[in-house]
Amino acid sequence: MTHPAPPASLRERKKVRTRQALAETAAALFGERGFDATPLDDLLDAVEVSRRTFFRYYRSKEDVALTAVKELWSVFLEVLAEEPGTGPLRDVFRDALLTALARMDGDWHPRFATTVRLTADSPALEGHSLLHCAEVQAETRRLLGRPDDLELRLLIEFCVATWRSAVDDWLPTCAPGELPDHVRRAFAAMEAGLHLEA
Amino acid sequence: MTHPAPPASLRERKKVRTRQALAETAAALFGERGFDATPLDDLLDAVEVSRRTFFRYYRSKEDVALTAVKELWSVFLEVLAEEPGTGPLRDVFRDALLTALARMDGDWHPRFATTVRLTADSPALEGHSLLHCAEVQAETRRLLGRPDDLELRLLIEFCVATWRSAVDDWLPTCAPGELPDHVRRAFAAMEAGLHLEA
DNA sequence: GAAGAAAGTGCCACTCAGTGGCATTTGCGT
DNA sequence: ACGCAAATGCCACTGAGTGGCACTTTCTTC
Repeated sequence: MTHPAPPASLRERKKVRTRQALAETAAALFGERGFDATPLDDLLDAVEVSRRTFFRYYRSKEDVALTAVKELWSVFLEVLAEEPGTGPLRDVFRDALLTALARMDGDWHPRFATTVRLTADSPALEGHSLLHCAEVQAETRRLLGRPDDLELRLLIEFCVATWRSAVDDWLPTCAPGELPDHVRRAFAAMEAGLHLEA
Repeated sequence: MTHPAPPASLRERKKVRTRQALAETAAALFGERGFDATPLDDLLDAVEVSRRTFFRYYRSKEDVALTAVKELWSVFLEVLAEEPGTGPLRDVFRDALLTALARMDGDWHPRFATTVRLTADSPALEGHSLLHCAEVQAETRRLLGRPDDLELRLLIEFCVATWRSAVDDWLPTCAPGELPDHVRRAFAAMEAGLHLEA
């Protein structure tokens, strides 16, 4: 089971519904009016949840806005954990990324596109996004059992940077099916990039 | 002249002094009590500057805390601009970094060490630091005249990531003269990192 | 060197994110 | 049905950052 079975408990189901409602409404509201221009209270009113409750679900305003991104990386770590993979590690990471991408359901894609656009013009979001990438990198190193290996650390940094570059190239169009191509192109350019001459 | 000559105007001199006082006192205060645990007002009281004035000098509390880091990157961009360099670009970047490092005066080193330590245990600072790296990267691409070249973008991402890894390795000791060695080691490990096998 | 322009500063009141405490409700098990 | 624990809501608070306006300091010009 990739996703945990829907929990029987009513209490749990309500929690999940609230979480989703917050994330989805956040994407919609922020997408319309912009992240910085939308006070958190507007989101709380829309979802009819008190300030205090919100902060029991999400750590910050940025946190809820980045839900789609965090979902992707979470799946990425799952994929990496379940199939160790062999051969060049950067191919392993690229493929894990592509697999994770393929696993996201149709509902996810527009939310992700919205999030990426938001991130592009809100430094606060960009900062939190970079911070989250750093956490994922640390988690990946731990997963591979060599958290202190310099070369491994560099490789992971490179791969995440490559991913971000791919997303950046994809950003202007945000065409639904084209992200994997951008990812493949970017990863294919790593070697040449590293050996660029002035 | 690498640094602009001391401005004749009294007005300008006072501004510079206030800026420095804020940066230095910030490093001292934050270094003692921690970044998150030190309210901005404590800094303002210490320097005897009003809240309003502070925000005319620095954009945020994080901004003033990261002064030492920003100084380094600023010198890095200067170095890069004045000597285009030839050969493998990653060597050019590494050497520009080392040159910038060598140009910093003795006063800078302890402030930088403090800043790095602060950054390591304050997510807010880490986020702003990563954000600043991203700005420097964009500026570097612009400087080289190819802001949209994917391979160049990747190379710059890789180099900055490598720098950050080097600083991270240096962090536990923070031994004054050892940073350049860590930088050289990290850059030397790029190739092997990219070709790691699972 | 005095007068006025311009830049810099301080104070006050405001918005908004995030937190702690405590009472209240709501779903859960017996 | 009852009691327990979890979840929620409400209130008041801190702390960062901003806008407006009055006041002081420096620069300029005559």
